[in-house]
Amino acid sequence: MGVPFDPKLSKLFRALGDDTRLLIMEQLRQRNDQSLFELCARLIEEHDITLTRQAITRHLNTLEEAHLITTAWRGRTKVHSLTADSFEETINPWLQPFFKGDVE
Amino acid sequence: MGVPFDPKLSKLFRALGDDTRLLIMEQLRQRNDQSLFELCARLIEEHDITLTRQAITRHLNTLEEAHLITTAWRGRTKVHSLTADSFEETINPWLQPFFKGDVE
DNA sequence: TTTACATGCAACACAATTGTTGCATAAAGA
DNA sequence: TCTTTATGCAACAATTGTGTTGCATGTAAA
Repeated sequence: MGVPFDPKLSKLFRALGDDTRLLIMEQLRQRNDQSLFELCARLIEEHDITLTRQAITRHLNTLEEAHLITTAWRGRTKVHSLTADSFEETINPWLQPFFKGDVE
Repeated sequence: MGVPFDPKLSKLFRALGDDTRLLIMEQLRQRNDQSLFELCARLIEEHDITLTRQAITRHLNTLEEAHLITTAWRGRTKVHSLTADSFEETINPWLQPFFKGDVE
C-alpha cells in the first residue's frame, strides 16, 4: 500500500498550481507580514500582474486554506506570512521516497 | 524580482493537485513500467478508486504533460514510468529557498 | 461625526477540469 | 478472417476555478 494517504497534500499542491499564487509565495518568502495592498502593489510593479484587489484576496484565501500562509491582524490591516514549517511537514515527507528512488 | 520564473512549475504542481493522480504517482513509485490496465486494476483493488479506463488515461496524460511520467510502447501496450529526475530538476530548486528560510 | 482607508462578501460570467458514453484504430491470436 | 485485447479520441454534462463589479463592514483619523 505504501504511505497512508494525506488528503491535505493534494489541496496543498493544487494551491501551488497557479502562477499568481507562486508569485505571492515568492513575495512572502522575500518579506513576511505584508498587507493585501502591499502585495498588490509589488505584484503589479515587479511582475506586471494586473488583478483587482478582490482577486488577490481569493488567491490569499486559497493559500491560507492550504496552510501555506498564515494571517494576523495589525490594527486595521491584515498581514500575511509564510507558514514556517508547512513544507517540512507536508511536502518533504511525501517527496523523500521519490528522491531515494528505491522500489522497495 | 527574485527567481526567474519557470512557467512549468505551476503546471507541475497543478498535476500533483489531485488525489487520483497522487495515487498513480504512488503506484508508479512502487513499480515502474505499468500499463494502463495494470494501473486501473491496482487503483481499484488497493484504493477503491472506481473510475473508467478513459478517466485514468486523462490523468496519465496530465501527468505526462507535466513531465512527471514518461511512456513507452512495448508491443501493443503502453507502459508508464516515473520521470526519474523530474523532482530534482524542478520542484527541488524551487523548494530549497523556502527550506533555508533566509530573508535575504 | 464625518471621511478615508482596509478588508470582506455575494452575484455574475467565463474558462478550465473531471468524468461519462460511444465509437474508432490497430495489433495479436484462433 | 474474425475475435479479442489495448488504447485513442470526440462529444457531452456537471463541477470547480478565476476574475470582475458592486456593496457592506469596521476602524482610524480629522
